[in-house]
Amino acid sequence: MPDRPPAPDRPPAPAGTSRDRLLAATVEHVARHGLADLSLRALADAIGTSHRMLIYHFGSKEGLLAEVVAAVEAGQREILAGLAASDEPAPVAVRRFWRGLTDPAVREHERLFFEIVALAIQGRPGTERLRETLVEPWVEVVAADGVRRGLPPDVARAQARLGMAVTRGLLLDLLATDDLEGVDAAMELFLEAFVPQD
Amino acid sequence: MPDRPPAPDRPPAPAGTSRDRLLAATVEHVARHGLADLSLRALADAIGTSHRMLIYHFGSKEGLLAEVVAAVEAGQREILAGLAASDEPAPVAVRRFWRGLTDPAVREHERLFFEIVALAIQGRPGTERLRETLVEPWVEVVAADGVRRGLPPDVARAQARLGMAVTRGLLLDLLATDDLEGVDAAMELFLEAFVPQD
DNA sequence: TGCTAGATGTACCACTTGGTACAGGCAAGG
DNA sequence: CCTTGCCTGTACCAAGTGGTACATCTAGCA
Repeated sequence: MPDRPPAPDRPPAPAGTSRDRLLAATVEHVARHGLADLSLRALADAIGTSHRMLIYHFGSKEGLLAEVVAAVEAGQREILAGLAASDEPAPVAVRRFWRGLTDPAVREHERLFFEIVALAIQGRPGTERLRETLVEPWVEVVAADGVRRGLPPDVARAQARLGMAVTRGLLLDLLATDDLEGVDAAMELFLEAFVPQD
Repeated sequence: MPDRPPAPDRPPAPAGTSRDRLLAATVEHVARHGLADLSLRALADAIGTSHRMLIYHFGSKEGLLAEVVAAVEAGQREILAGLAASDEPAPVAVRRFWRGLTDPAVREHERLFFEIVALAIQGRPGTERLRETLVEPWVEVVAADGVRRGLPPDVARAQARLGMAVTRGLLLDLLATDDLEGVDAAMELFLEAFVPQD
């Protein structure tokens, strides 16, 4: 048996630690460098393995990207679960999230969202249900909080979606211009109008 | 004289019609297909020329991309000049712009902004002064209108920037999820809060 | 001990990439 | 006529791409 473990089927391998390590390293690398010019060899060098291993574990480049998408989605679900479980009201969470973006590392990590959207726009595999997996859950959770604060459900939904868009639009602005002050002033305006102080 | 016209200098060529045609076709192609997997050969085939011609006119792939960026910037400046000259108030313009996005062609074209931001984040040549060329002028024009309507200058600026972010954030959302209704409801909420009906 | 299955390294493949060399073509102008 | 500049097609190159073949290593278990 020369190549992949069993053969033509692909049980995601024993999901062993080796594979997981590679996937995590890949996600981090993509967050930091994007996937515009990503090649398996360059990636392998950067994360300390061989391109052979990436093919072995993930079958192909497409396969690897699909798993990166899945991993990011899983991470988002986890965050969301925590947010839904905690009794911290959404406004506080939103403000805290935004303040966190002053940390370049966090900002870098948020780039993953844009990378995945780019993949989705191209119609890459693993990105078909982006709305169901990445957008809708967020809207759901934040809207639920809005309803709890007395908003009509449809308004709460629209407001949640608007909040997402503002955050990502300003984040994009920040990534492009690196002008934290200007972007922050704009966010403050939005928060004043839509997110009650406490 | 084997390759490029004079030799090591590069006067952008006589800016002849041939070159312009290629550039325009390239911009359109990028708007439609993105530049994630763009290759000179595929591009040349798509716009009906040879990859040789692209190298001849633009020197290199980087050179071509830089000119695409410049072309989009020029287009934006033109739009802005019209907007600044007309007596149409910004709120009306913003609403009209957003309504226009129901047209998929317009939406496609707006993708150019994200493609350029992606280039900028990668630090590609021609994108260094993105803030000065693409963001600041918009903010300037819209903020000026805000001041004319009686807003304090700093508030007007922040509001203009927020408007840009909302538009682009929701546009990204729209590109990713294709859920026009949901996105539209969110935009309506923003418009109600920040953009006086008339 | 030997066997087996997952993991890994080396070498290779066909193909595509951006870029170049060179040989023209085609109009304008002397 | 012939020259001169812009333009264009063909052929090529070295480098890098994703992916494969095959040999090997290593641990767990009998």
